[in-house]
Amino acid sequence: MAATSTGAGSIRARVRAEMTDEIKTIARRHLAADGANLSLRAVARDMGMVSSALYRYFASRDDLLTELIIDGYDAMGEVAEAADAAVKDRADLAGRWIAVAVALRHWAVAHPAEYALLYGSPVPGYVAPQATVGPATRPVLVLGAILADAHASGLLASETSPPAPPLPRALRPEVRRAAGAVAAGLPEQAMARGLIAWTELFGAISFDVFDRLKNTIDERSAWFEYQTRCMVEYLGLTDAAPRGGQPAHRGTRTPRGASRPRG
Amino acid sequence: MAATSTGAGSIRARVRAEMTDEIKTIARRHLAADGANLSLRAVARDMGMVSSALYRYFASRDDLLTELIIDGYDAMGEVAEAADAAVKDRADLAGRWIAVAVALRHWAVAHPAEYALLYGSPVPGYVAPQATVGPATRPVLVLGAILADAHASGLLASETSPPAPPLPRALRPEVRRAAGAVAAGLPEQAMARGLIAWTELFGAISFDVFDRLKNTIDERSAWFEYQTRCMVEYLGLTDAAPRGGQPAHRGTRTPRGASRPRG
DNA sequence: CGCAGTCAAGAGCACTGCTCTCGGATGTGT
DNA sequence: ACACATCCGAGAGCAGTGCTCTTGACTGCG
Repeated sequence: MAATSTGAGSIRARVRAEMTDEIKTIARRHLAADGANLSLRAVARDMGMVSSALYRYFASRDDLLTELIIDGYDAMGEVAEAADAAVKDRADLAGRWIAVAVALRHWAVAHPAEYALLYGSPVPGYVAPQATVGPATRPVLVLGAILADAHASGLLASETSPPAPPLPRALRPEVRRAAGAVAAGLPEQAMARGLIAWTELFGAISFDVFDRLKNTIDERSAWFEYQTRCMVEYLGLTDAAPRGGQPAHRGTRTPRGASRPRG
Repeated sequence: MAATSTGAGSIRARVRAEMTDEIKTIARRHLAADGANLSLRAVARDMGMVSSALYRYFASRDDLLTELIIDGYDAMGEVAEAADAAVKDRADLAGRWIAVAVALRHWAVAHPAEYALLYGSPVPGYVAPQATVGPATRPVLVLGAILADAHASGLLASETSPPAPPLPRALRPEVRRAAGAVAAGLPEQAMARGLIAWTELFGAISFDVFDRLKNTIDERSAWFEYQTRCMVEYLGLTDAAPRGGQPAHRGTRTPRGASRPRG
């Protein structure tokens, strides 16, 4: 915009972008190693620079964190989308939900510090800027789309099972609005169940990543998948499995490919 | 212990205990104000002391944190136990579970920083010492007792509803062991459901405390109670209350008065 | 070629956890 | 009542942090 040097493809702009990326990469490495408290000086040392030089690229430590957070949400969103897309039978809603859940957990345990940044306790002075809310919704949208597809098939638990406790009147508008944002046309009751499953999902991932199941459950992966299957059944997605006589907890037969690493 | 000065009831010991308490109180205040990163120097300033003097009372910052964590678990445990005990109709299992859940959430939103310390992302360099595991189980035990009582009444969902997905063989010993520690005699299937409800509960509290529902659900209390009611139904605790024409989700008021309140 | 714009370095401020030493106060045993 | 052992607070100091500001060098573009 300055019309002089910093043209879009200018050399300076290119090396600057490379520097920015390298800083973020090293910062991620430090994040993974030392946990949440990221030291700018340490990052600078690793880059062979002096700490003040970093401020040419990031206005503050919080700015760096913000970019890392956005990248994290995007990574999770991408992982979720890829896992969903990898399920060939689009009508296998249980398989899709499980694949997404497993992929999200997989990413989380592989990047615990970044996950903590996204879904753990908020860092003290930091307030998430508006720029983070968009990426933050990406993983949710994937799950919402599955629910929407399930609803389109008319197979959700809320529509086939005995009704859950009725939604208090005060909640109905908000839940309806949430449904509109995430899964258009989804009835309130189904959206409520979806929110509960979403809560359970991230509760489970957090318990896993933060090691809250120590001395209780060691078979983490198996437990997580079982848990997810239970919630899938709670949502009623298993009824959607087209083939086979019995509905119920049929979701177990999800092809192993569901959890395969994204291509 | 040296047999000379520090007798159990000595004056020095008393004032020392008072100082320790005051330090912890001020530390809690700072924790609530500034978030997770607790500054020893700031605490010392507030006490009109110099930072090094604090080291007479706590070997390190982590030591202080440990004590705060233990206190926190104890506080939550106490809150949970009190909430459970306050339900006069011991047979109203749904009411008891809901009361405990609501009390836990209430404490959590009233002490967000302490809750984050207990259930949020682990603080970087800190590893929880063994002394914390005992208190940490207190809240869980309260919920486990409710499940055990429900099982004694033979009213759990796993025993009355169609079966959930079968527990993989690899998980069964661990789940059985967990059941033994928390709710003696509870069958595996019921324990699995309990673990899921527990996961959902703390997922919900964390979402609430960490403000992850911003712009989605504003009626936090109503949403939390609804959510809890759904999980109570999932557990099958509502079956303990004979549902008349009036809604079953009224859990707090259960007509069937039976067993004696325990001491 | 010269200038504008960019960048890294360095010094410095205020802050942190923590260590160590040095006096003064205090309670206890003789 | 005196002396000793203990405890406690203050202060200085070390190594580290985020961040600011100034200075000097480099460099791509007109």
